[in-house]
Amino acid sequence: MDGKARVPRYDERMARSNRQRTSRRAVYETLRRKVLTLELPPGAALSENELAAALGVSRTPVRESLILLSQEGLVQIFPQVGSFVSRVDPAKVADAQFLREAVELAALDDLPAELDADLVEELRRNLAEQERPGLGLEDFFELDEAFHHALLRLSGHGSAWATVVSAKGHLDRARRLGLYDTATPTGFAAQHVEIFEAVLGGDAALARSAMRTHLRAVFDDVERVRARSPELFAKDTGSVPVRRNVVVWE
Amino acid sequence: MDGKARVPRYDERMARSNRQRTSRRAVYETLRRKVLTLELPPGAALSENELAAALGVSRTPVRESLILLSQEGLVQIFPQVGSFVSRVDPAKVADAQFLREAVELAALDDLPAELDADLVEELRRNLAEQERPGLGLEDFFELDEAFHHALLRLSGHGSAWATVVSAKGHLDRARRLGLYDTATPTGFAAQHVEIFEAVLGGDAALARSAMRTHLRAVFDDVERVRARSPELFAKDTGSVPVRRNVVVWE
DNA sequence: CGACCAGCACTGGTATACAAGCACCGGTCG
DNA sequence: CGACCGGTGCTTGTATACCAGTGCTGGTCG
Repeated sequence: MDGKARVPRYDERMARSNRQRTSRRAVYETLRRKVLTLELPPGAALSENELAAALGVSRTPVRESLILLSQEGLVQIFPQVGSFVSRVDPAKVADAQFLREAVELAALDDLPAELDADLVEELRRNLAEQERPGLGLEDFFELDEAFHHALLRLSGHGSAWATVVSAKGHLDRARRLGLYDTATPTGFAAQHVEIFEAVLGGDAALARSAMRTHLRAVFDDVERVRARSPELFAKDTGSVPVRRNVVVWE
Repeated sequence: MDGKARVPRYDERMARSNRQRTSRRAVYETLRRKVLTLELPPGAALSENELAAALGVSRTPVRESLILLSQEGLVQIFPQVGSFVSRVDPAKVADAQFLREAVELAALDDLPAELDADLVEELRRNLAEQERPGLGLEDFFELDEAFHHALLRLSGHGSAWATVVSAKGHLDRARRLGLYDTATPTGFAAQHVEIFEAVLGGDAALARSAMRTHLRAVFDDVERVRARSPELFAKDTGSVPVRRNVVVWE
């Protein structure tokens, strides 16, 4: 049990197996999507057993996914009690807003003199897509994500996006509420164009200003929604908890 | 199985059970500490079975802890192959540096006109501790963490610290290498004082400048260490992987 | 001697079984 | 009628068993 033991080597070629299609990953992505799209509304009870049965797997991958979501703050786990989709906590939303603003503005300061042509082209196509008539809300969100991510890559900080994504879960849910409410993402698309053109023109100050305005507009939207639908937000006014959230697995 | 089913309610009083002392949490904290202190060096093989036996628990909490550490980027899991302590990836170190700088500088812009007296006092005591003679390196790191965290709280963004902490794992390990190398954290303590006094004086620009200098100094230290001990860093110069790292569980 | 190849030991992924604990329900007692 | 109090069914936490896949090892064959 000593001499012949296989000692795994830390080899770089292992990096190939990055995209593992394990069932944990599938469950995690499914649950995360359902939480962010509000298909699993804030406050909903998540039973490991129910989820496992519904998804056709055992408790293990479900449980591990919940733990990951819990670390992201999208789910809260109370031992021996239950797991729940987190309420939208205004404090956490504000934190996500702060963090996102800090990162995205700082990135604009690091823009290189010579912009990557491929990325610029990608951004251009993205913006064109955003103004396509009849664009669905989910599509817009996808484009919005890609736009901000590409902007970060433009300054060489693309991998910082992952951290932003993880932190802005609460913000995303709140934004989604806001956009479902207003149903007018066209204003945001225009702001995207404004930012992009400032970046292209090399006007860092203008880009910063436009970006800040854009991000703040999103945040203000959240505050407006909160005034209208306080039941989805965490308690800070002594609101009564929702008694039951019906979850339908299609 | 329907009418009498217990439906857990999302109740705020559940928040009391925040500090659960489950064995998963214990294992997670132990492993994280060992990774960050380099007691588990970058590249070390982590066998779920060995860890479980060594820590006196089953594979389950060990496995869940590794998954969490994996999401933080401190551990890499390769299915059917093995789990390893991540090498210090220069790109990730740079990302953490960028994110930290962005957040901490942005926080300085949000300092209120009237500083919280308790926090100021806490910072003052912290700085005094930092200059205590015979201070151990671990103690200094603890004080350093507390200092930066308190500064964030001073601007009302204390909870953003958690995100920074999670993201800067790689940076921490690299910093630790640097400080073990130089063994002169006194310079950093002086920079802390400089930042603090600028904050007290209400000179935001000076505070920003001092903070940037401070954080950059830390980062430069990392680069210096990397030139000296490349084997702990991820490949980018075709370095040969370490074959074996002996792990002693006291 | 070198290339090949089958077996083996170990890996993490998943499924399942058991344990500890909380919350609700309903009967009971004051 | 209200407060108490134990039973009961759920919850998550942990331990264990089994599985598919992978790299090493060592013998074999050209």
